Amino acid sequence: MAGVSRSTVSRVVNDEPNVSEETRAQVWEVVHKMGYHPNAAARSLAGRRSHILGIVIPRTVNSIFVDPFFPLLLQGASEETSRHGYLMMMSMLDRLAEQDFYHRAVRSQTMDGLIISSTVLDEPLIPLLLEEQVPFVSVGRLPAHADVSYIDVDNLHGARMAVNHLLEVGRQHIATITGPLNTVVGLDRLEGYETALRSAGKTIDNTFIVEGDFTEVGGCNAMRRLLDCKPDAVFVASDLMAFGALRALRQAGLQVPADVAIIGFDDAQIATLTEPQLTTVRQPTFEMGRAAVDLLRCLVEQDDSPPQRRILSTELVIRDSCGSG
Amino acid sequence: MAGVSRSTVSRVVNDEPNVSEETRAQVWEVVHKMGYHPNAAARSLAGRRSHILGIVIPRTVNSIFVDPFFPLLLQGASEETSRHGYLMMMSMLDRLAEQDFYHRAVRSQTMDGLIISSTVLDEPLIPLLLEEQVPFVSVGRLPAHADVSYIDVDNLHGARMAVNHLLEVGRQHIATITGPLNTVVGLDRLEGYETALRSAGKTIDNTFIVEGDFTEVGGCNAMRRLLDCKPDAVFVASDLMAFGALRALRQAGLQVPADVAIIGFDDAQIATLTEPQLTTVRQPTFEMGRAAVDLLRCLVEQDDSPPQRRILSTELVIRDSCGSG
DNA sequence: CCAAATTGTGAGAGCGCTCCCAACGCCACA
DNA sequence: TGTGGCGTTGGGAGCGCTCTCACAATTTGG
Repeated sequence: MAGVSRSTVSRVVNDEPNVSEETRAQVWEVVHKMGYHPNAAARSLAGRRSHILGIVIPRTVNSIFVDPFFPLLLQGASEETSRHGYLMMMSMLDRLAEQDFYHRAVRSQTMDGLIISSTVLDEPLIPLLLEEQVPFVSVGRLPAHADVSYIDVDNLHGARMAVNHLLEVGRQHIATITGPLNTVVGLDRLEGYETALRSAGKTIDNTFIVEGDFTEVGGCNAMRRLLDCKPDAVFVASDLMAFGALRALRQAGLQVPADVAIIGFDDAQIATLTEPQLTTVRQPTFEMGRAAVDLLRCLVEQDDSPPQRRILSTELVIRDSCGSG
Repeated sequence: MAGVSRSTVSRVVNDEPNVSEETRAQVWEVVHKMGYHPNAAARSLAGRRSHILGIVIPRTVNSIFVDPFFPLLLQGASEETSRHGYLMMMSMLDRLAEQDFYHRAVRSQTMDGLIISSTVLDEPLIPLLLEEQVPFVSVGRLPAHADVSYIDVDNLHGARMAVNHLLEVGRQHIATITGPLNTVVGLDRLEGYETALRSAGKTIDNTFIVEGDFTEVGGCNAMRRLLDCKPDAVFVASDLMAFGALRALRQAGLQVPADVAIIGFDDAQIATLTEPQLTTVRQPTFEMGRAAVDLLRCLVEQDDSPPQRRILSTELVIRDSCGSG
């Protein structure tokens, strides 16, 4: 109201049409000169949009963060978020804090939408969000719920590529260290392993399948248990576990890839720091974060938008841990 | 206004005094039954408090997150934040996004306060925040600015302990791989190294000091450069760099700790995954996150609160990479 | 050349809370 | 019985925006 008019300023600041270039420029000038900046709370209140997106990182046990997956996802999400004028709210929740968070953050409409990156099959937050009609997208598909937007990578295909590669370099006894089998991603990669073996006319031997937990120590322990079966190759469902498996093999006096070929999943930075460097399946973690934000923005900005899904592809990265056949 | 009264509800929901137990209970009952939840935006607007704290993570180059420092800090901060009814907004900024973020998030009063975890000496955000009187605390001391609240660990003492340990196990030619020397933490740890050597009556040899960048690759390269000087011990300013240094030594055919003793800093998870396991200086990263939130809450909740500082202590963790003298 | 359509602008009513102040009992004291 | 104090409650005025609408200014078409 100071420089020129009043609700016109709103139009200018929000880049709305129906303002003459002249007034527009004039308003901008005054705005800059006065150092004016719109108050976010008032904006949210009047416009029923906070321009804040939330991302929920599961925090089971301690330090999920040793695995670089979530940091990278966060980074991708964060970048895309701020590119589009949104802000990102993060919450790392344990089960206890979940209810509390849900009420404080979601029902109070602090956020316009949510990214859920819990990969657990029965994430308790999902039914609540569905019921409350809160826009959200899941990182990782949710077989239990149709009509949920999600992004995912093609875990099945990736795992199949990995096992096929092992077969191509002439390995016969291929074991696997899986992710936690209460997660979709763990299950999918296992299924890819089994599919590849069956397609090659092999039978599945359950003693060749050991469940891991996506940690280094878990991978190491799983590998130790596999040692009895004397596999000549192991498909490990994450690079961090592969790192652990490598440790177990070294301690057992076995050579990689001479005695045992190892293939990982993720193409995390750690894959290049092992000796030998890890052959692995690359998943575009950073892009997953961006894609999740993209889908969420659709949901938030047009409220009749149907659930969407986006599957990113995986890619075989050949290094030194599988030999060359 | 529905069940019983009206602005009394505000008092009840906000746990204010001067409400009889009777009405209080009655209001709560109605609130729960109706599934009422206060709107955050309206609250922020009327109460000029958003109950959102921001944390700024520097995002130089790609993937700062390979180092588990920030994830852990984030975790600590996140936990303390939600314990006190706040929400946490995260932003990973590159230099370009900084100005933009500053305007959108800070000046619009989306957040009550900020945690800055940039360790760079001349962080450009600081003067802006100071001028605007935005409450903030820094993770890592800020020698250029008095009157700024910060939390830090005793890097000087930690580094001295590390070098003293090396001296105690009988090492004579102690080199160091430093952090980036445009960061306070890099400088402080270097100063600790120098102080310890001087106290032991040794002279500082500049060829024994190589600057690293807190990455694995940086540590590896720095170690290679040190090889010419034939040190029998290296104080490495972070565990991740120590991991790299170990790789360089292995490739050079040197034994740890027989030929060269290595001591790290952080006590990150990776310190237990190397061979030999890393002797290191533990810093309580998670607690730093919590402490930062604590200080920030003081600043935010009582506006006359003077700047405070909190120094957390470090601790020597002896494993296998230094031998036993 | 006047009515109708098309722009640009301003006024006003909320958005859903918190805060301040006035009003209401009720007890205690004079 | 009168008056001051205290604990409790309700009313009202904003917080700083956006949105809808109506009105003025300008252009268009028959």
